[in-house]
Amino acid sequence: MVWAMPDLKKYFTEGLIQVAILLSLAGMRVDVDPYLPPFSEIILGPSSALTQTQFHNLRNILDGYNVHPKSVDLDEFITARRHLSWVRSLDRLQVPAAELEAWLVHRESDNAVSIPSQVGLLEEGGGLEDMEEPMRLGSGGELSYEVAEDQSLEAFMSRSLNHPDDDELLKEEDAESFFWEQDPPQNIHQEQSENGRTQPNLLNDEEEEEDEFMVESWRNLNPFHNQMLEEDLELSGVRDGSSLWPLIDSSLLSEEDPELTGPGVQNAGEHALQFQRSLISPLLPEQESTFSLEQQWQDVLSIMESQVMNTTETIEDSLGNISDSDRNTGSIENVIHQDISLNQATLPRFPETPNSTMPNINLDTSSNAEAFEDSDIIELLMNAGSDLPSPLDPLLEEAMLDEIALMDLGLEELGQTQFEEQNQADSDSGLSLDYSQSPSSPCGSESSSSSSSSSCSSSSSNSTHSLVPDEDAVGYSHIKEEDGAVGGFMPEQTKMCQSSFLETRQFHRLPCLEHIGHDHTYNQPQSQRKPPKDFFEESTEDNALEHLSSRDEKRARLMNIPFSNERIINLNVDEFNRLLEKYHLSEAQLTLIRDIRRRGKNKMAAQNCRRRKLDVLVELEHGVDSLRRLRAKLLREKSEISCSIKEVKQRLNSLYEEVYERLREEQGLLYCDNNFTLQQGRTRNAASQNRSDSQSRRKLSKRQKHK
DNA sequence: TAGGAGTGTCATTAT
DNA sequence: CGATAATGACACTCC
Repeated sequence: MVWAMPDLKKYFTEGLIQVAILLSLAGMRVDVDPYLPPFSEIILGPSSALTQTQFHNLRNILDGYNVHPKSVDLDEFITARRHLSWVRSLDRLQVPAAELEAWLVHRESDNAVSIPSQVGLLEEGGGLEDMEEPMRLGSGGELSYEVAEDQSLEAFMSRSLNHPDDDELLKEEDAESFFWEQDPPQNIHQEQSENGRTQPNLLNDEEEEEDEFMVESWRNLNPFHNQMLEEDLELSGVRDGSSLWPLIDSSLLSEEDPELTGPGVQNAGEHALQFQRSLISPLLPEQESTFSLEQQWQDVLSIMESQVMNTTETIEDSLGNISDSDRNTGSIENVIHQDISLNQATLPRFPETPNSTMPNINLDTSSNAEAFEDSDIIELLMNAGSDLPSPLDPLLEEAMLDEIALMDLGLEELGQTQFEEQNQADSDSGLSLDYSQSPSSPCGSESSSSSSSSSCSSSSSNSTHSLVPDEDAVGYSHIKEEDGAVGGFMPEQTKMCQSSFLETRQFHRLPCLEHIGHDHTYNQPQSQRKPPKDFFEESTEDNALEHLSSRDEKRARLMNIPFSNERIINLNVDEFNRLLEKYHLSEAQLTLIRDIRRRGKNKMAAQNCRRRKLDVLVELEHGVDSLRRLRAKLLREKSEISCSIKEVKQRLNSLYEEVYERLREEQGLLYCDNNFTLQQGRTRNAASQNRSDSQSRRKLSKRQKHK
C-alpha cells in the first residue's frame, strides 16, 4: 500500500508530517514527491536510492518547519502503528468502505468498538478507497488519528512495564529499560507536541532524539520489525481480553483463514488451523525480541551518548554518522524487504474468492513434523530459541554488525583519544602536580618524592650528588614558564575548563593549557627569573625582583638567609644539616629556614596529593570506559545471537508458508504426500517462488485432470 | 560581584 | 622521637 503525500509543505504546516513520520516508522510507504524516494525511506535514513543531496534537502525542509523526525516519540509511534496495523487489517479484509463503515457503526453501537471509531480515517468516511491518501485531517485541521484515551496503549504500556510475566525478555526489558520509562504515558501528547515543534538546537534533546531516531530507524530496517507490528497488535488485542481491536481480534488476529471458517469445512479448518498454529506458535511469539533488540540498541546508544557528549565535534557530526550508518544498512534493504514480505505472508489473507471451498485437510502437528524430512529444519525448529547456528544472511549480518561496529569504533576511538591524551599528559611534566617527572624534579635531590613516582623514590634514595642547582629546585614552576602559560590566559580555555570535570582535566593535562591564568609564583625559585645567584650576590636587585618573590623568599632575604630556598627545600636531611652547619645562623634564621623547608615540602606533598587524586579519578574513568566497552561488546553479541535466532525463525516461517500454501493449493490432494510437498518447498528459493508456484499449479491441474 | 579553579599553607595523622 | 609524607581544610589569587 502506498500512501501518497503530494503536498509536503501543506502537511508540514498542518502537522501531518508527524503522521507521515509515524507512518514511515510504522513501516508504511509514504510518498512525498514523485522526484524523491518514498518519504518513509527519507525519514528512516538515506537508502541506496537516496542521494546525499536529496537527503540534506529534505532535512533542511524538516528543520525549516521545525519538525524533526527524531521528535517522534515511542508512544505516538506505538499508537500510530497500531492504527496502521488496524488499517492493514482493513486492507486485508478488502471490504467495501461503505460496508465497513456500516459494520463499524454497528459495532460501535454495541460498544464493541472504541478506538477504531476515533480513527479519523474512518470518521471522515474513509474506507479502503481513501487509503491511497495520507491520513486525513479533521475538520479543525487536527490530527485525526489522535486518540483521546487510548486504553489499549495504556494496557500495552502497563503490560510492558508492570506485567513482565508475559515473557522472559519483557521481564529483562523492564529491568533495565529506560526507553519506556523516559516518557510516561500521561505526558505523551504534551511532550510530543512540544518536541515536534521546538527547535532542534537544544543539545540534550537533540541527542536523545537522535538516539530515538536511530533506534526507530533501525527498528524499521529490522527485517523482523513488521512481524513485530503484527505481534504487537496481537499482544494488545488478542492476548488481552479487553481488546480494543475487535476487528482484528475476532477475525484477523486469530489467524483464522476465512477459508477455514467456511460452514462446510469447519473441522478441516480447525485442523488446518491447528497445524498452522503448531508451526507458527513457536515461531511467532517473539515480540519480546523486538524490545530486547531495541533495548540493546538503546543501551549501545546510551553508551555512545555518554561518550559522544565529551566531544562536540561528534555531536555536530552525529547526524552525518547516522546517515552513514543508515546508508550502510541501505545495502540490505532489498533483503530486508524481502524478508518482510515473506514474513507478512505468515498472516493469512482473505482469499480472492471468499466462498471457495475448503479442502478437507486432516493434519496434525506430529504428522507434519514427521513429514519434514529435512532433519536440519526440524532441528532448527526445535532449537529455535536456544543455541542456534548462525545462518544469518551474510548481507543482513554484515550490515547489522557494521552498524554496531561503527558504534564500537566510535567508542574505541574515543577511548583511544582519551588514552593518548592521558599518555601525553602523563609523559609530560607540564602539570604542576607532575613535577616529579620534570627534568628538574626534586626527586633527584632528596627523598621527597611521592609514592606514585617509584622511579623518583629509588633514585632519590640513592642520591649522591651534593647540591642541586638552584634553577632546578622546583621543576613544576620551571615548566610553567617554559610553556609560556603564565599570563597567557586564553578565554576559550577557561570556557572549556568549566564544561565538565573530564574536559577540565583533559585540557589541564595539556601542557599548553596548564596554569591558565594563574601566576602563583611566590614560591618559585628566583633562579627561574634570573640567572642563579646566591642571595648576597643578588641583593642589589631586590627592588627589581621583589614583585616576583614569594613570601618565603622575602622572609629569607629579610633574615639574610645565605642560601636559596630551593636548596633549603630540596636538599636531603644530611646535606641540609651540613649546609646549616656551614653557616653560623641565629635561632630565628634557623626557624625560618626550617619553616621554609617544611612549607616547601608540604607544598610539593600537596601537589603530589592532588595529582594522586586526579590519577585515581583517571583510573576510575578508564575502568568505567573499559566496562562500557565490555558491555557494548556483550550487547553486540547478544544482538547478533538474537538476529540469528530471528533469521532462522523467519526462514522457517517462510518455509511453513510455502508448505501451507502448497497444501492449501492442492486442496488436500497431496497433503498426505509429504515428501513431494516438502521437497518442493525445500528446493525452492524465495526468488523463484512465484514462478515455481505457477509451475506447481500447472502440475497440479494436470494431475487432477489425469485423475 | 559571586563563584569556580588552582594553588599554597596549616594542622593533623601516619609512616 | 624527629623527619617526612599524606591529606583535609582553609585562604588566597585569578579569571
